[in-house]
Amino acid sequence: MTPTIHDVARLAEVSIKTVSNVLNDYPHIRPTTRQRVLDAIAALEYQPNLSARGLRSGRTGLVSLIIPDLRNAYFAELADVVVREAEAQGLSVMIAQSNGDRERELSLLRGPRMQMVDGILFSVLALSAADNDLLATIKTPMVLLGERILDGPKDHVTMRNVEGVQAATEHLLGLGRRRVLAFGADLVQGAGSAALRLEGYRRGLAAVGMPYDEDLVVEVYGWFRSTGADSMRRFLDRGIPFDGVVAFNDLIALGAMRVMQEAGLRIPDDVAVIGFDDVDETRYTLPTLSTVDPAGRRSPRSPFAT
Amino acid sequence: MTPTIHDVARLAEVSIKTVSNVLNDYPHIRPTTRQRVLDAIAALEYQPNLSARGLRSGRTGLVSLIIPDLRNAYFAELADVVVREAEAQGLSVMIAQSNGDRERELSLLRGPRMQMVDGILFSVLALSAADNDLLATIKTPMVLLGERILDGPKDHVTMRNVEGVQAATEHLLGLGRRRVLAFGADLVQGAGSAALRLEGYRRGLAAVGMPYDEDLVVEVYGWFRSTGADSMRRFLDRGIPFDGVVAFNDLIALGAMRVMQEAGLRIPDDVAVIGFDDVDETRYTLPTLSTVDPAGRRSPRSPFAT
DNA sequence: GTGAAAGCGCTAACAC
DNA sequence: GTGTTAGCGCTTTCAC
Repeated sequence: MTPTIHDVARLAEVSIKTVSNVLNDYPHIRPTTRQRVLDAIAALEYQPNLSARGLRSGRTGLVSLIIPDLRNAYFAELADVVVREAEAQGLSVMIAQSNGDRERELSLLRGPRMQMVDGILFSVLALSAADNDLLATIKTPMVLLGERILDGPKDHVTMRNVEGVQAATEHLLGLGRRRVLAFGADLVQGAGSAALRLEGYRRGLAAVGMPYDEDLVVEVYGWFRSTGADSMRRFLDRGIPFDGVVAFNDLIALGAMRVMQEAGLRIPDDVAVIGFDDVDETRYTLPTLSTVDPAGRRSPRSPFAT
Repeated sequence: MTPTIHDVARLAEVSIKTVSNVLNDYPHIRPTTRQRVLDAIAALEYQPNLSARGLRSGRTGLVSLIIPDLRNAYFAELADVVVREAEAQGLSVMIAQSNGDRERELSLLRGPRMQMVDGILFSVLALSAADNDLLATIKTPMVLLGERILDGPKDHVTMRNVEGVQAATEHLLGLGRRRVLAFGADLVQGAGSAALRLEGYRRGLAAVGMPYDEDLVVEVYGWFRSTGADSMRRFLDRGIPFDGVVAFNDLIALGAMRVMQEAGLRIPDDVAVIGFDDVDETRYTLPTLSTVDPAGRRSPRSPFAT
């Protein structure tokens, strides 16, 4: 059998309380006693039973991260950061995928697993402010990620959506582009990232006195490479002239770039493109995709290539 | 307080044993009794305490996935599949990152967290067959992923490395290419994926009677976009002519493609490129990167584009 | 078919 | 400064 604190206590000739004290480094222990315990722990290769500890203390050292989908580079990079940081704090991360599905988001939140973690990081995609009452119900500490719910009963972390896209828009306009697409709008969705980024686009236009033209607002439902490609394909069919693209995330920018290039458009000569999120991949496409790092995580990008 | 089985038992006017029986759907329960219990559970919104269950039963319903790094699309997609499948089985996945670091791989394996999970999926990067003794030590059920350790004390899952790269090599040779690079060799590493894939390359050459030329074997240490780009940059400096690239994974292929394109090489006209892993991104680069799906997961790719 | 009771391994009052 | 003891909420023999 795997050893327990009782075995350690017996070998060290102390009580289990003392062993527990050592494990939880309670300050007032005689150094020699502590050492005896430490030796016994080492000799037995004792490891605490985390289930028991969790049951007794109520804390499990587990954190849950709920994201739509790890295939999406944005969320994979988010998960990477969360795991890295959690591990540095001695926590472990459980990852659950919602697929952006409302029912799944709900069932994950309500499931017994969420009741066993010390905290939840929830990247909301389907739930909305209409579900605030339900969110208020959940007792486990929770932080919301993203912009779907900004006025909810929980703390949330968001990014400078408006400012980021505004800067991107102004950048393209500053390069002399006159017909710049807002690529990634989602008029159905109402609030959320798409709306905020569209607002950034509008402000960018306004900042240089450029009129807002609905023809240049392209909707993309679901922000993946594939949906970006599809939307651009449909937009090109409409034959509306344009010379710049402010994409509301990197993946749809990459999908769109691919379609434009296939259609014979030269980037950045014919069309300047800028993305959003600063996903790794943008550094290795041809041409490099300029992108906005809304978190200011890394050193400045190489000079704009679009 | 959150309700326990005792509360449920009291409300349903049964003993806790009966509640437990219902929860674990023990067959021999009178339907009316079961219904009373179910009603009480619903009324109280009872949820089982998973820490207690874990302590008592020894099974936690948690599985641990150890991978080098979620930023790497290959591992992100692997994690996606694992999480998806685990959730379908009612399990949750803890993800830990090793960064391919030996010490970290060791400490993760030996840490108390691994003792609380029902199983470990370990994508080995740094440990090797020399560590077999240590692996044998670990009691938690474990499956090794990848090719670092093939003869170890644990089951392992691998893919058709040799066959996949051989097919890729033959494909390029079949297109009439005569100087095809083996891109991604790692002569230092000894065994592992790189060696297997190099073997596939050799067999591909042999299959069509083409001699093996060491000049065409390009080493890439660490399979990322950046290392692929670096290695290709150095190789181009050497001025050795070539007209095809069999890359040992998609990321280094993408990094290399970018460098070749910058250098003015046209793909596929001047150089045909094929990757390995079938990462999503390969569908959206320009040109599309042909790649080998060693697992045969998806429907056939669109016709070779390189 | 259901109940009583023990105990998984740990933490934390509470004594001394 | 250390020991005793009582549970945390559950599963599971063993009776009945």
